[in-house]
Amino acid sequence: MLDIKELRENIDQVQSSLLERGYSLDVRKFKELDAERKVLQVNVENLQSSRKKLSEDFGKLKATGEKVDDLKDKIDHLNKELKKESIELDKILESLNALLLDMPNVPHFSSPVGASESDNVVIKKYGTVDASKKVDHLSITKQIDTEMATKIAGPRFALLKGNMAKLQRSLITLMLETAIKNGYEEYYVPYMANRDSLIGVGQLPKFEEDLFKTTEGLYLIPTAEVPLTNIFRNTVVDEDDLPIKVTAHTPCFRSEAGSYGRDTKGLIRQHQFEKIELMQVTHPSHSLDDLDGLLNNAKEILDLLELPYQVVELCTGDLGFSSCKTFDIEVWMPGQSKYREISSCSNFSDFQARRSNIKFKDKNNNKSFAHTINGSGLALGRTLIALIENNYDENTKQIAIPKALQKYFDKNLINID
RNA sequence: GGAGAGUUGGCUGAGUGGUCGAAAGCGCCUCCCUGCUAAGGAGGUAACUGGGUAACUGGUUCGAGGGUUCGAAUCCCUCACUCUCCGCCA
Repeated sequence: MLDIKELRENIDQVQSSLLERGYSLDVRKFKELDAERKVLQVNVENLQSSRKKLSEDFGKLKATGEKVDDLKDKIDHLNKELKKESIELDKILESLNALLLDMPNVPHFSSPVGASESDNVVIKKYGTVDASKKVDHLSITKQIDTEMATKIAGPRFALLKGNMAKLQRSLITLMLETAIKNGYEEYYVPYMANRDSLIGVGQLPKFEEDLFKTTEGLYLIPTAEVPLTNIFRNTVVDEDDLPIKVTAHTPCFRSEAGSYGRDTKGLIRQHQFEKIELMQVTHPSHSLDDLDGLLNNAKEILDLLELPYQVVELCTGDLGFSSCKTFDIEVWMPGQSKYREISSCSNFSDFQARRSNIKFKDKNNNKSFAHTINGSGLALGRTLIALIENNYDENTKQIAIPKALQKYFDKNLINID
């Protein structure tokens, strides 16, 4: 949510910033609504004030036993007027709020301007790509079974067995242990969340169709960002405690509505996948630096796994709804001969904090909205693909396990039968 | 699932229709007193928000929402959460 005061004062500037990310703000509508709001609100508050005074008089008259009929008529009349005006005001406030909830975050001035994915900027490449490797993970091992999963649940699900299930589990441990080492506190969280929680992070009301909803009205979480961020909803933290770093491993559920035909084979795009999420509540003056730190925490995993990757900065047109600045980490996937997103690290500035009411207080007890940042560290399914495809030796039919992972997997090779 | 109790300011906790944004205590802040400290004394101390350049001035908020009433922390209804007992269960 954007600051309504900022909108009142600098609406043209906000409009042009939002245009950079492809959102056209209806300035006239906003100005009209806010002007109406002002008139109605002042009016309603004046009426409330009069009623308060008259009701007090009423009490006094009654106490002295005088006649109150005339005064009652007067108050009744006033109440009628008040009710009418209040309803009008509520309507305007609701429209104003709906407009505010619909507006995406303003891109940070440092985000590269661009219209789409193709304008994203590659910041740096790491590791060496072995272009001779081209084998797809599904053809390497039968222990990733999407057909069996289709029987059980449907398309866009997967079943891992034996070594693959264990490999994923060891990756989870490696990632969580690394996060903990880097100062994140581990959480176990609900995998379902209520509406308020999803509005808080910016997922609702706009992107309902991307979510799975239960018959009880709860939503399956599309990312651990939802529960982790909502830990802090409606709270005030101490400035001295910032940044607060939290992490969780959860499954993520996404309907993938609108992605029919895309990435239909293998683990790349699933209704359910595992992810380790890194999340921080940070000071507004440090959130950019902290985002760099968080990005490094995610990169560290790829370094530990010795996988080739690149860091890409998203252009304004490709930014997520709540984000003002995002770096994607893309890992090399031999099966596709492409870099694919494996982590997305974003700064939400105070956008989520406003929606979720997350504040910090300074020494003088002054409260301000905090900043929130988060990123994957990492998405498990895609890590599994990258690991298998990059480390598979066609001649020996073996997958090499990187050194850092051996501690958790307790083998240095997987033999494919 | 059944029965009962509760939800008030940073905390504890009073408050059953108007003088209640709310007693008292604790905590915190300022000042006084005492050589320092402790003790003691006086005063202050909720949040959110509108209008206004400002001084200032209005509104809302006692778990949430609705209702009764001229007027609701207080009465009624619905919901959420917490606690106790019973049942069930990993």
